[in-house]
Amino acid sequence: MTRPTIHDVAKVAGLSLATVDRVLNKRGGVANKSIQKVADAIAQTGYVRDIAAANLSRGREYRFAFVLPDSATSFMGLLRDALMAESNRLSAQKIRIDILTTQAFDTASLLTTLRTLTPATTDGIAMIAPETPEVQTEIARLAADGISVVSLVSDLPRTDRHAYVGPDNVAAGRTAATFMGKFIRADAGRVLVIAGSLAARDHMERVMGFRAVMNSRFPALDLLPAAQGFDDAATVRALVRDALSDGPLAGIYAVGAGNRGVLDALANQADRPVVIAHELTVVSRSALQSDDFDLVIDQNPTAEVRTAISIMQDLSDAQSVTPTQGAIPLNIFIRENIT
Amino acid sequence: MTRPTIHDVAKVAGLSLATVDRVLNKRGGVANKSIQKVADAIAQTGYVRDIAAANLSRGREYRFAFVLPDSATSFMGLLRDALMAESNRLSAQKIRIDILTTQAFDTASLLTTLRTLTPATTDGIAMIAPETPEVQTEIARLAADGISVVSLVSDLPRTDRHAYVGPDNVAAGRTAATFMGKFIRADAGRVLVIAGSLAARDHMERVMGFRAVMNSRFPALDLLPAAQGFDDAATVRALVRDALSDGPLAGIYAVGAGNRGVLDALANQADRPVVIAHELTVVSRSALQSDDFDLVIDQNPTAEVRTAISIMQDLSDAQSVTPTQGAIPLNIFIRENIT
DNA sequence: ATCAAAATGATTGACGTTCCTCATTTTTGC
DNA sequence: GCAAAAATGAGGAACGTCAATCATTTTGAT
Repeated sequence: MTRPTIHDVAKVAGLSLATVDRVLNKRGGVANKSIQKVADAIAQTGYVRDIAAANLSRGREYRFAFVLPDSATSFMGLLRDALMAESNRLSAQKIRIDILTTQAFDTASLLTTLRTLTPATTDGIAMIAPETPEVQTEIARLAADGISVVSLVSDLPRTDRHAYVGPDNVAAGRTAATFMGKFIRADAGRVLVIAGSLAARDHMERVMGFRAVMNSRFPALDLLPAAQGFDDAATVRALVRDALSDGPLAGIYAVGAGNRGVLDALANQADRPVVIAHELTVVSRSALQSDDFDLVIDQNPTAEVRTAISIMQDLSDAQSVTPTQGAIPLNIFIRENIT
Repeated sequence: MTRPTIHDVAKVAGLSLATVDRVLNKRGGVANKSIQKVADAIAQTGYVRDIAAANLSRGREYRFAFVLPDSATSFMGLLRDALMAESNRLSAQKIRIDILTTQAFDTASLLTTLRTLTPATTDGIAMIAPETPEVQTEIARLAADGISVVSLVSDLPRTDRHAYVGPDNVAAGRTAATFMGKFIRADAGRVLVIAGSLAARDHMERVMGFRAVMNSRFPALDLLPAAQGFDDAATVRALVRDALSDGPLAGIYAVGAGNRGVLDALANQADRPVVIAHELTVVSRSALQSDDFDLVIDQNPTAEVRTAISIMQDLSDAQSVTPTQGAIPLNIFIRENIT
């Protein structure tokens, strides 16, 4: 009736506790047939390792670092908040989190930070970064040193990173396009797309997905070339005003940050375009509520943080990690379902 | 550098381990000033109880029951699957789950099941049930016996249940209505709403939310009186065919199960209505993919199961539970973001 | 058959907490 | 100031696992 322990496994396997332990913790020096016996005994008894006891005994601590750009965007703020909020729960699980801040859009600063990380102080890192060659080599170094590397929000597929935690950004763009096409009631019209930076992989992917669906399913709409707002409200405002000066807009897809700029540019417009933005922040939430935005596609920062940590933990325990584990769902918000 | 333990707390407080333990576990027989000393010492050292060690020592097991209707709907199947999938993770945490099945739409069967539950075998239950007076009194009995009671999917606000885990169903209806109104391109048209049963609180709430938004924001659309499909595909099919015989439909909101019926009734229709359904199941997923449904509002069964369990755990540990803890987000799926 | 190497056994202390018991000290009421 | 009650101290076993050490047995090569 009670849960089987290693003692039971040892008994069933007809081996000593020591040998079972050697197998379980891969200490080596065990005959193959004994390994098999243990495997059979585990299957037979239904033994599951008591993680609480194991961790207690190990006294192990996980030390993870999050490397985030020092961007003023609220999304980064939310990520940081989520990280803080988790910290209590985490300390109870002996997980220590360092938040390392780098200057946004500055690869040199990022590299300096990454170079400080060694296996002596860090078991794993989660990072938001662009995919430059220098970053690539530094990630290779980290991975070679045995540090688990997880890319966050924006993937780095051409590096040695072990996993990606974030949304499918192409799907996000496609989703945005579908709603855009269905929400626009006119038969024709111009649609403006504003990315933060097209050098950022996540933004680029969203733009690609958006364009693909717009072209194939809503060819009557006129998709303007993607502009770059550098996550800055003033720049974004200027871009929207500029586009408006050429005539009315049927839709705006705000891929990156700087949503306040969209709001400002559209203030007092009679027949505002359909607006679809990313990330549920203070600004976008209130814009939904006031009916200034139509829809927001969000990636839940808390989910992102939790997933990243649990994946880093799995990696540190040398457990296998499947790519789908890091997938963060796209949450779609309109005025009626804001949480 | 290392985490403080009760030993450290005892040292700082100038008390023995035994006394600190008495305070921590409320065993009584401790002078007030000592309690204060311990509190101060905890604050000073930043002590956090090591739950792993505590549970290990206690050898405590949580025994929870899920009471689910024996409905053939895929959503119940998904819930059950989620429960099974969690079972490994759970057994490692010494959480034991019983799944108790009751006959759908049969209060007597439900009551028989509930009456078998005693504190001797069960620490908490999560249930999907209608809010009848008998159920009400039985829940009162369970709560009085010290069993934690959580309502799942459909709330039971007028009972002694300790928490509700599930989506905001009124918001779900409002959300459905918003998309319905925006997706329908015609200026007028008839909209059919099919609930499973209007006696089920969740369905009722969705219908209410839907109606409210349709009336206020899309008054040009003609909302037909809500029909009951009893979660049965054949019944649903008949209802849709019936409505179609009176003329074309602009939209269908399928509140409950039986989506295959909608699909069947619409097969080979030239200009199909906008279809919005609930729960991402095999049927609705493929209907999205084949462009037969426009949008699906989902409540993630895995999230629901996990939340319910963690809330029952908190309740068992006599921790306070805030109502928002049980909120399950509404996930919105279209063809482009199916996971 | 011999010897080294490989495999296994036996045992122990530790991790941080809970839950006991029994002894000792302090406080309280009169 | 005394007895009774209350509070505290001291200590130990247990939970299931890990991580050692040292002793013993089995295996394989020659």
